[in-house]
Amino acid sequence: MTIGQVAAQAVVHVETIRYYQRLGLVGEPPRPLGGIRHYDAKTVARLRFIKRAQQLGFSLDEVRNLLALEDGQSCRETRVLAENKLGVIEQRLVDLRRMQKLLKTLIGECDSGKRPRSCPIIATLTAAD
Amino acid sequence: MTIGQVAAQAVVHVETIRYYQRLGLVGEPPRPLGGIRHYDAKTVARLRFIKRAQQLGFSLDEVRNLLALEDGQSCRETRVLAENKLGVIEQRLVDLRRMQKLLKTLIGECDSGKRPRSCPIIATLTAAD
DNA sequence: GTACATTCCGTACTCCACTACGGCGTCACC
DNA sequence: GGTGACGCCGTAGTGGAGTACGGAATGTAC
Repeated sequence: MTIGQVAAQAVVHVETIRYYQRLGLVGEPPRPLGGIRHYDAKTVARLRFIKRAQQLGFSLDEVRNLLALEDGQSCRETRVLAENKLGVIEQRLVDLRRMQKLLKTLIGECDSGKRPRSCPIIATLTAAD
Repeated sequence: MTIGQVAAQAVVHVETIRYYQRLGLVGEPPRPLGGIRHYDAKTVARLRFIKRAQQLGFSLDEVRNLLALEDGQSCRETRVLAENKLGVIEQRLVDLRRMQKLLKTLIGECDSGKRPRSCPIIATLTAAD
C-alpha cells in the first residue's frame, strides 16, 4: 500500500502519518530505490490504535508508551507501565460512569417534566469527589 | 472568597479562572466598588466540574454545552444535548473497557511468564472495531 | 510520451488550552 | 504609613497535535 491508501483505510490524513513517523510512533519502511515506500496492514492497525487511544484521552506521548508494551521485549518494565495505565483507565471509567448516570438522571427528569428550576448537576458531580 | 482562594480550592491557577471567565465558562461576580471581586463555593464546584469533564476528554466548547444543561431553562433543547453527550460517553466506556481488558490480559501474561515474543495487543484492539 | 495524480520533503502556519509577564491598584498587618 | 502579598488587566508566548503549502520527483492512464 502507498501512504495515501494507508491514510484512507485508517481515516487519517497523509500528513498525519508523516507526522507520526517523525515522532517515531509508526515506523518508516525502507524506501525501495529512490522511490515510493509501501506499507503493510500493520501500519493501518497501528494508526487505528493510536486514534482510539487518543479518543480515550491519551496523549501521543502516552500512546508511545502503550505501543512500547507491544514493541518491547522486556516484560518486567513494561508491566509497570501497563499497571499504571490500567489505574488511569479505571479511574477514568469511574468518572465516566458518574457522568453517564448524571446525564441519565437529567434526561429522565426532563422526560417526566418534573425537573426543578435548577437541577443539581454541578452539585452532584462535585459532591462525589 | 478571593480568586486566589477559589483557585487553591479548585486546584487550578488564577490565570486559568480568568481565562475561563473570558470564555464565559464561569461568571464574573460584579466587583464591588473599584476593587476585588469575591466568589462563592459554586464557582469552585463549577471549576471542578470543568476539570473533570476535561479529563474525560471533553473540549472546553463541549464543557460549555454541558454547563448549559445546568444553566439553561429550556428542557427540550438541552435534552437533545444531553442525549448526544450520553451517546459519546457510552461509546467511550466501551472503548475504555476494551482497553482495560487488554491491559489486564497483558499483565496476566506477564505474570505467568508465558507472554509470547510479540503479544497481539494491536491486533486485538483493532480487530474489535 | 505526456498529462495528471501521488509521494516526498521541509518549513511554516493554525487551533486549543493554557501560562507568563509587566504594570498598576488595593488590602492587611506591623 | 509603608511594604509586601495578592488582585486586576491586557498582551504575548508555549506546547501539543496537527494542517497547509510549495516545489521536486515519481507513477499511472490514456
